[in-house]
Amino acid sequence: MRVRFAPSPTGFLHVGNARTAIINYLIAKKNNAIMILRIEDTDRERSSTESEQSIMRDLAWLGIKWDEGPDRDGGYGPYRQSERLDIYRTYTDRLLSEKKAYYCYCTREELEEMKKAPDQGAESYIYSGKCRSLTEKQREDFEREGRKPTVRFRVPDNISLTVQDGIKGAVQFNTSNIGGDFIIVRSDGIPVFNYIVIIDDALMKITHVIRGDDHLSNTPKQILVARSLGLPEPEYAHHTLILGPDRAKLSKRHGITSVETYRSQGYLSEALFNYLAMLGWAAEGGEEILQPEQIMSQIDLSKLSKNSPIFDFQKLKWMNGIYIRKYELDALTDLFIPHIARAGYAVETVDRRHLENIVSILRKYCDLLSDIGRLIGIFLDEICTPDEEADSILKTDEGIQVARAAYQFIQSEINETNFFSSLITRMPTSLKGKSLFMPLRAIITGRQKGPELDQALPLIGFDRCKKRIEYCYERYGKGIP
RNA sequence: GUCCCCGUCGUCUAGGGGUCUAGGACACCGGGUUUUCAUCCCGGCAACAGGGGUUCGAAUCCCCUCGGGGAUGCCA
Repeated sequence: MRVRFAPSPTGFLHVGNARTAIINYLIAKKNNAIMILRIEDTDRERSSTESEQSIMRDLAWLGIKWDEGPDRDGGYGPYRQSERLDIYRTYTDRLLSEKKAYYCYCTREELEEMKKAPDQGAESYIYSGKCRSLTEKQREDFEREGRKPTVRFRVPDNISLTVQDGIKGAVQFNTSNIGGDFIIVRSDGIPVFNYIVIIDDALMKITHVIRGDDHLSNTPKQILVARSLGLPEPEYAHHTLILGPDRAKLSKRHGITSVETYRSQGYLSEALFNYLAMLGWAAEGGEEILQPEQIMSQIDLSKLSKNSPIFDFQKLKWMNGIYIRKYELDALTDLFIPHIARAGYAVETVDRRHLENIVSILRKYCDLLSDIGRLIGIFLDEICTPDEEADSILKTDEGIQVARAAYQFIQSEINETNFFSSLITRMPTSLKGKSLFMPLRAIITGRQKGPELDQALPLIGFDRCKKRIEYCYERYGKGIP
């Protein structure tokens, strides 16, 4: 068994494509098969090597490993369509000489005109077949005019075709309504996707084509090409496309669609992989969080839902939080580091052990790695300027009282080794419970919400606590006696 | 328009003629733990698109309607 993921390098890796890649990868691994990465870059205008590289990087980040591809020769290369033009040419010559394809000299403008013809509903236009049987003379005349022809595939009339689809089941088509003779080679000599995809699949010995169902209606065209060339037909499985909340194909306006952005926003590859891999079906026991191996053992093309899922950003976020909480601490700390740095902290100067302790507390508050940026100040800032909530509590009588008590206390009676337990248990004030704790929290952390004080205090350290207490004393505790 | 695919809680889904007063998860709401918040635990709300068949019996099978998506490119 050989499968392939065949992106066109016209931009970043979209989560929808990532899902296709993941499904291919999982099915391949499950069956001990070969997975091929093929770059479909025949759209010269839009393809770029940067895009190709970013797609490969994103796939690797997701943990998808391909066995053959532009960077890994497996004997079936080249793996970029732009490097296979000679191969396609021989097939085109054959189709042409066998009259299964023909040159079409209609210009784009003429085609546009034909579409406007009154008897054609604009949307129901089918190429008339005008150039189907040009005489040698007519051809020469067009050539003399300097027209560059396209090559069209001659679609036979009224033949019914059944695609045996691994997800959709048997899907029937009739050649009379697949849109007429389609172009297989552009006027600049570059062949188009619908034509060469089947050649590559055959030459690369692809046995199973697993792709989005936006390709389903193209499949009969590809099968027609295969048959006229005597090429083998792979088995097909067309999965549904991911939709946005408005049920339109997922796009940028719905939210983040690029894998790269998910990464930079602090999503873990494991979580994105898990979410995307489980979209469209469910594990037998209903589990949601699964290792790739577990998904692999349970996933099956026939289990994939036939209706299109709506991308649930909230659920992905929830899943990411789950992964952050269960991740191995050492590795998680590494993942957090760039996000801490990005928030403006000299994280490299922080003692590793200390950092891990901080992470082990803050991870509970993070759904995204980037969430740590607005929390870690509690531990690393010298002063935590009270936010609005903290400010209002510190302005109350209780707040003022606590600020004073803490100030007196830290000036004399406590030191670095006992401060955290003392601060909590032996504060010289009659206040207790919430009325003691909330102001104290506000003084130390500058906010009313956050980690448990008895855990946070030792990590914040005596010096910082002292500074923060002094700061709040100056700001709230002084003044009116 | 035409062709193709698809309709179970708001969302992802389980279910494949009786075991369905339709199960799980996210979200939401309530409660517990946490002297805060988050985490964690417990509970609740919430769906078979509509209409016809078939059948003793339909969420499950068939048809129609409606709704959604895709294709219809010298894009992939």
